Parts: sequence; C-alpha cells; structure tokens
Amino acid sequence: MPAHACLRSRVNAVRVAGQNRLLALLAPAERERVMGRCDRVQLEQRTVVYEPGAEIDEVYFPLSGIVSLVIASEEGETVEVGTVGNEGMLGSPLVLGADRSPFEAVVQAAGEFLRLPRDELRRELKRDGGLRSVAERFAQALTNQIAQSVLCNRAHSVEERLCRWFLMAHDRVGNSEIPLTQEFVAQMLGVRRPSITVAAGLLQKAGLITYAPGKLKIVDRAGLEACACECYRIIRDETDRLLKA
Amino acid sequence: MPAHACLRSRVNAVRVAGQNRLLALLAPAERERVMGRCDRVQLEQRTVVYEPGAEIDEVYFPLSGIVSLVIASEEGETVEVGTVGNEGMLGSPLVLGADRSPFEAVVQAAGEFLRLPRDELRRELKRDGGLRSVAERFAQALTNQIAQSVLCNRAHSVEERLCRWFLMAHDRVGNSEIPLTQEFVAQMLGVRRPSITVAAGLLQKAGLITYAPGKLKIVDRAGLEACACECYRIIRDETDRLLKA
DNA sequence: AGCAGTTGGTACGGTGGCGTACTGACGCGC
DNA sequence: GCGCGTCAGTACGCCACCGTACCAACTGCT
Repeated sequence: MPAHACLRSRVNAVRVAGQNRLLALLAPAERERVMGRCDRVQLEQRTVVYEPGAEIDEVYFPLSGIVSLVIASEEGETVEVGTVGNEGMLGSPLVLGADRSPFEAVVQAAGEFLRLPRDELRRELKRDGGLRSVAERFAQALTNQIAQSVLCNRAHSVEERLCRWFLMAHDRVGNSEIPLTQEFVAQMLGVRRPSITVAAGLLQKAGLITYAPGKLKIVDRAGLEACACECYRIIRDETDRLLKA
Repeated sequence: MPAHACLRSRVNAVRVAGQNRLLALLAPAERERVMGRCDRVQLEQRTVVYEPGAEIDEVYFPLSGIVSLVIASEEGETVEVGTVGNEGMLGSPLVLGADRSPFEAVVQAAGEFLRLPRDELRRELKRDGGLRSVAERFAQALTNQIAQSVLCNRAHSVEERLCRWFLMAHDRVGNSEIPLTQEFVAQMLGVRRPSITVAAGLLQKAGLITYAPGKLKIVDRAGLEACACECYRIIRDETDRLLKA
C-alpha cells in the first residue's frame, strides 16, 4: 500500500463510536477495548488493501470508505464479488481461521477505516465474545452477497446491475456525489467500458443520474431502485437480518 | 423431505471413519463423540435438503453423496453457487451464527450422509474444539468457491464450465458413471438445456465423455481437465489448502 | 499556447447463448 | 404392444454484449 494512502492517527473512541455497524453492535466495554487497539487510517481510492493470495496482517472496519472484493481470471478479466462498507469488515477470512484470501481488496471510495492488527484480532476472538459473534455473522452475510452476485451476473442485464451497484455505493457513501470513472465501474461489473457508457447514458436520459467525467451523481434514488434487479433488495435485507441482533 | 429419501440407521463409527474429510481431521476422541451423535441417512437424487430461507434444523456431513447449493431468481432462473461433497458439510450458516440460508440445497448425486441435529452441533461448537475449527475453515473454502463461480459465470463458456462441473462431480462420486440428466445440469449451470446438449455433444465427439440418456460417463479425465477453465483447479487447490491442516 | 494523459461518447461487425419449437429414441406400465 | 412420459438432438431467428477502433472533451503540466 502506498504510503500516502495511509495517514495514521490514534483513535478517538468517542468520536467514531457507532460509525461502524459491527462495532456498534458490541457492548460498550468491549467496543472501547477493541477500538482502543485500532489505528485510524485514511485510504484513498484504488488503494489495494489486500493483494490476492497474500497473507492478511490486519483487518479493517470501514467508517466511511468502501472496499470492493475483486477476483481476476487468468486472462485478466476482473469482476467484483462483494462490496464492504461501514456495515462490515475487511479480513473476515482471519475470523474463519484462514490466513489469506484469494480476492483483491481495492478501495472503491476513499474514506476512514479502523485498522486492527492480526494478533489483536486473534486475542479478541479467543475471548469468544461479541466481536467473534458479529464477525462470524458478517462473514455469512458476505457469503450470501457473493452468492447473489453469481445469480446476478448470470441473469441480469448490465443496466440492472449498474443500478444495483450505484445503489450499494450510494448507501455506503451517504453523499449523492460519488467520484467514479466508467472504466472503474466496468471492471467491477466485469463488462467493457463502452457498455457502461451506454447503460449510464440511458439512466442519465431517464433523469436518474448525471455523469460528469469521474463524477457520478445520484438524482432519483427511487427511480434507480425501480430499475435495479431484485439483488439489491435481497442483499440489503439479508445483511440487515443477520446484523440486527 | 419425502420419507422415502431418508433411511435412518445408527452410525457405525468405525465403518465410516474418514469418509468425510472434515470429520477425518478431528482427533479420534472428538470424532467418535461427534459421529456417535449423528444418524446415518441415505438421500436420493433431487431431494431438497434445505428450502431457501427455511430454518436449518440439522447439518449433514456427506459420505458419498453430493449436494448442490442453488440460488433462484424471481423469474425462476436457477444457478448453482456451490457444490458440497465429502470434503465438506451442509449447514455451515449454523456454524457462523445464522439460523437459515437463502440457498436451496438439492441432492445432485444420491449417497450417504451423517446427520447431526442443530442442538448437538451447538453443544459441540461451544467446546471450541476441532469441529469448530474445521467447520469455519470449510465455510471459508465454500465462500471462495462461490466467489470463483462469480468469475466463472462471467468469463467462461458453457463448454468450459461444463467440463469443470463434470470434473467436480467426478471427484466426489469416485465412480466414472454418473446418473445425470441434461436438464438437471442445465439448471445447475444456469443455461438452457439445448446448450448442454450442444456442449456435451462436442465433448462426446472429442472422446472425453459418453452421454447415454440420464447417464454420463467420464472417459478421458485428463482431456476434460484440459478443456475446463482454470476455476476447477483453483477451487480444488484452495479447498485442499484450507483443509489440509 | 501547446501537448499529453485521462475520461467518455459512438460506431460497427461478430458471436455466444437465448427462446422456442419440433423431432426422435427409449423405457415403463396398463 | 400400445401409449405416454422422460430425455436428448437439432434448427433458426434474435439480441445483448463483445472486441476494437476512433474521436471528442476536459485537465493539468510545461
């Protein structure tokens, strides 16, 4: 990870409390303890958080940033298999006893993350407390999300999938302006860039978005939801269900 | 589950020891204990083990059967997201603290399974011993398999995917004769049945398989591997890596 | 001002797989 | 041994998306 992408600062536990949904589920004492062992880092767009197959040395709890989990074929084609924002964590393979993951994790939207070293995580998991429980449930939610993507890639059009992707990004950044090039989106959806141009052009004509170079703006969220495939709703609801308790 | 699909008998621990790879990884005492709490059941092809979204009351350790995890779109299209044979278990969501799964689990090849009730599983997981460890690692392996399927569905031809699927089935049944209709395979790959006819016809002409109605026979395994996409190898190696320790 | 790099818009032929439909082979039960 | 159900082979038009290419607009640098 390039040095400029990572500005460390000690965590101010009070200020960020509740910004990450997994941590928000912990009992106050446990949350304080875990967050006290985290660094707060800013990661810029396109930063590669994990290289595919490389050992995972730390896990991240997104506060405002978004990360895409991407898998690549031997011919160089890429597809996003999952998206992680402040509703989850990065590095769940560690929770399940694996030491690495075959995916690349790349920052899709710049933002802040809490970073916890592997050994601190292990110590915390051993206590078999709230963190382990929520992390395991999130791992299941992520699996479900990935499985839904299998279906989505097979059954739905580029336009439907684009709407879903925009909605998921919008949910996680909060802001309706999202810095994104079409090339980047194309790699996430695993399609050619011109396919994005065409699909996004239709959405723009329909008044759902505007797309200035490198700058997507969500104009009509409800309209986007109507155009998106069911996968958006299913993934959102399933994640909520698993993480509500 | 229809009654005829489930013939119970008390487990003979000695006889089946080691037939399931997860159980084989347990220390002898733990393995005996777990297997002593299992029923041994025979499940026939097309038996639905779990309905999508229904509560999971028991988990299964395949001995000789294979189960496909299938997801369906609202329009009725189906795709297999993962395959579980004697290298794994069914019901991993329970291990991760979920009480249900959005997939349908359907028997792809008839065979024997060890069935463990939910409460027995929970008791065993609480001990935080070998079973929990291997079950978590298998859950991660399954996630990786599903993610690879995302890519595979996007990037590879029906013929390549068919080869991969045949190989995965062959690995798990052991036998080179596999009872399978093209219609069933088509639903697993999420394609039309005639697409399977054509692809399988090519494989047959190439001398890799023979396909009498309802009866697939693997003739040239090495040839199939050469025609399959890389996903076969990646999934196999990744699963082996996670489950070797 | 001029140039290079990045980003997006557009076009056009090619094609893999879809949707549909019809036919043929086999097996089993009455 | 006739009929029905299951299963597989084949055909044909269609279309979403691919592969490729080229151009236009904007940005920032020198």
